[in-house]
Amino acid sequence: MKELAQQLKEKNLKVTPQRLAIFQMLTNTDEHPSAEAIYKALESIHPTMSLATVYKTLDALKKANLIQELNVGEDCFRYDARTHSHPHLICISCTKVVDMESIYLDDIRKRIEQDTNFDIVNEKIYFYGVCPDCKEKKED
Amino acid sequence: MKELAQQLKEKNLKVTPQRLAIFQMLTNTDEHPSAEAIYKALESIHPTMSLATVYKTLDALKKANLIQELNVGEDCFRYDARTHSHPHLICISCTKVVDMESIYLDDIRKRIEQDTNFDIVNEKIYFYGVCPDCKEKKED
DNA sequence: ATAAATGCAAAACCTTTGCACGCCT
DNA sequence: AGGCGTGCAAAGGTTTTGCATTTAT
Repeated sequence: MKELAQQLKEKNLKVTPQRLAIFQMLTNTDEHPSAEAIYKALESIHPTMSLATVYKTLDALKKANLIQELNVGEDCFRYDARTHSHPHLICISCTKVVDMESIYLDDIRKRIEQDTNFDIVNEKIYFYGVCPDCKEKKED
Repeated sequence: MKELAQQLKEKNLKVTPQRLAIFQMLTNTDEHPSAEAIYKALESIHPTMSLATVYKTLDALKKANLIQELNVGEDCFRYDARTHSHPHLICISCTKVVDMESIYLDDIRKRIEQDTNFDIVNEKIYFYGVCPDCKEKKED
């Protein structure tokens, strides 16, 4: 995997400690954290970093297509370092968000383009349900 | 189609002129208006109605499952009187939102349940692209 | 050196809430 | 009569913006 700093440079983004920390955190987690969660997670390492910087950085990374913004229906956005389009599964019990690799997305796109005559360029797909862990707990 | 007033009563919602107007407007449009748009559209007929009432009414209708709330990634919600789950197509050029009747949604659900072991109860599916009208305009 | 990023505070935005008044059943 | 709905204003929370300072290239 390409160095994170290198990826920033290629997008003409200056490499600052704050940016690296945020980008790195997002690439190393699968928890789809919110801006607030990122801010708190990095608090101990970057005590002077402000929430505004987190938002500005996320905006820069988003525009550079290095991360994507998720809107799972909560009161805030979540962020995902996987930029290729893929559906997300949200557990309505524990609110965790899980990535889904979709093999059938291309098929669906094509069918929709045929049916509607839209040129599809992107999609946001969220499935809501109960995750295996929470199902188990309820059975107890 | 069942009388709108009747539908409200069945959900134990009192029938007020404001509620009827909002519910009626939503059932008679396919434009997926925002709260603000609803407010402005009804301004001439209900000059005293406040935006807070629009929000409260939308919340009541939503909880009664008479409408659904859409989050297409704008800075505000949109509302849809079709409550059954269906994908939406958003034109990235003119921002219009179009309903999609999906025959294959059941198939997709089943496959996802098999793949992930989630119990899926709902989904939000938004496709983004260029609508036929805007494609035509660009060719001119 | 220069342009961009940071951090603080304040603003902006949509949406929600509290409360008094009025209306529906 | 009683409770729910309305409307006004104020509050709420997340996200954005302005601006001076600091930092990266």
